[in-house]
Amino acid sequence: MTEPTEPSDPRDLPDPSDLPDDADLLRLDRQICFSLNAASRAFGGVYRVLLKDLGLTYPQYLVMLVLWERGDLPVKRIGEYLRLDSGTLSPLLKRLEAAGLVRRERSPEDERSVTVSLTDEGSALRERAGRVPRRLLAATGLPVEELTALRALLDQVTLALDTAVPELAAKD
Amino acid sequence: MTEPTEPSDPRDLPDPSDLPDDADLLRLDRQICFSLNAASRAFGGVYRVLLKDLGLTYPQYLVMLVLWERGDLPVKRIGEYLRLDSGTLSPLLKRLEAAGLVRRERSPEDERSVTVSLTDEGSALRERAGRVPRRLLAATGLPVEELTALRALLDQVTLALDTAVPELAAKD
DNA sequence: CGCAATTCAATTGCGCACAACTTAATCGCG
DNA sequence: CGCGATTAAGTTGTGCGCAATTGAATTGCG
Repeated sequence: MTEPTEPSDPRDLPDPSDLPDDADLLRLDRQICFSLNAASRAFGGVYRVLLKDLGLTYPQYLVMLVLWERGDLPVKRIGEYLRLDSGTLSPLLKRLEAAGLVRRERSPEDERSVTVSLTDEGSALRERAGRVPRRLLAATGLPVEELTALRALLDQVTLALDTAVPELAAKD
Repeated sequence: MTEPTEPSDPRDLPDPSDLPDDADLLRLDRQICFSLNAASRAFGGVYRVLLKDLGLTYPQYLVMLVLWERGDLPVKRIGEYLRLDSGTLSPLLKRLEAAGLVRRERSPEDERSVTVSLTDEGSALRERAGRVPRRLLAATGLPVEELTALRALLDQVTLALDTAVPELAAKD
């Protein structure tokens, strides 16, 4: 039903005049998170199909993209590029290693660090992956400049959200 | 569908004379999937913080939103709204039931179907969730109109991708 | 120098996403 | 009516995301 008039929170909404009420915001919130969730999973579905004959999952493909572009990297750097921690990367990299696509070696100059490098097979896979982007971009049905704009908007939101998290987490 | 003849961003498309080559597409592909992935996880992070004191995860919140808005629903319908199958929903709904927020009952007129309904506690949680959307929208740093535009763009892409998947999966 | 703090990777545990399969109920065609 | 096809939910197994913890190596400060 309609919301009982909630005690407004001046901390959250100092200027209510130009904003819709809670019910409208709840609806928009639902739409935004639904849409983003759906889009993320829709991309995942397309990648799953495109990557199937490469034997890669979507996150594994992201790691391979980083290695193809940047060359050998320690786990730490890969995690920074992809915003993933070792809890996610360690088992993922083990699977890539088991598939013969990468090597993992303790760095001689810092034994804490593990350097991930491409095997010949891993490098060769790049050629076979060459058609993936074109097929993906075609599947979106959007022209390149719109996708670029979408990317920019997403990056902007991501930056704002990442900035907001510590503030939200810090208080209470 | 018609190819863009001018790149809006020379940083991304250094070759204005023709369709971008595979290397450029690979780069754009990387950016798009990185950005979408990052945005999706950034939203997840904010929701995680905002939902912490409600005791809900992000997907559980999505289910509660559907129930708050539509009332009692069979599992099937919830899955349609959220694009989730029973493999995901069954354990999730069990956890919501264990938390005392929903009931699950076999439908009398169709014993295959399970109707999910809100408990008093589940309905009451709606009030406590009232401030979540506002705080989330504020965290994005974008005005409502831009978020609405973003949502529309995401929905458009999702539709296109979902349409493309069967074709991609069918051949090759 | 010595020891505490920090850093990096790995591990553990939990929840979600999805494919493949199972079980049970319903539908519908002949 | 009967039986195969379909449908709904649940189960199993794999992989990802993340928090929390562990263990080993390095750093830095007194």
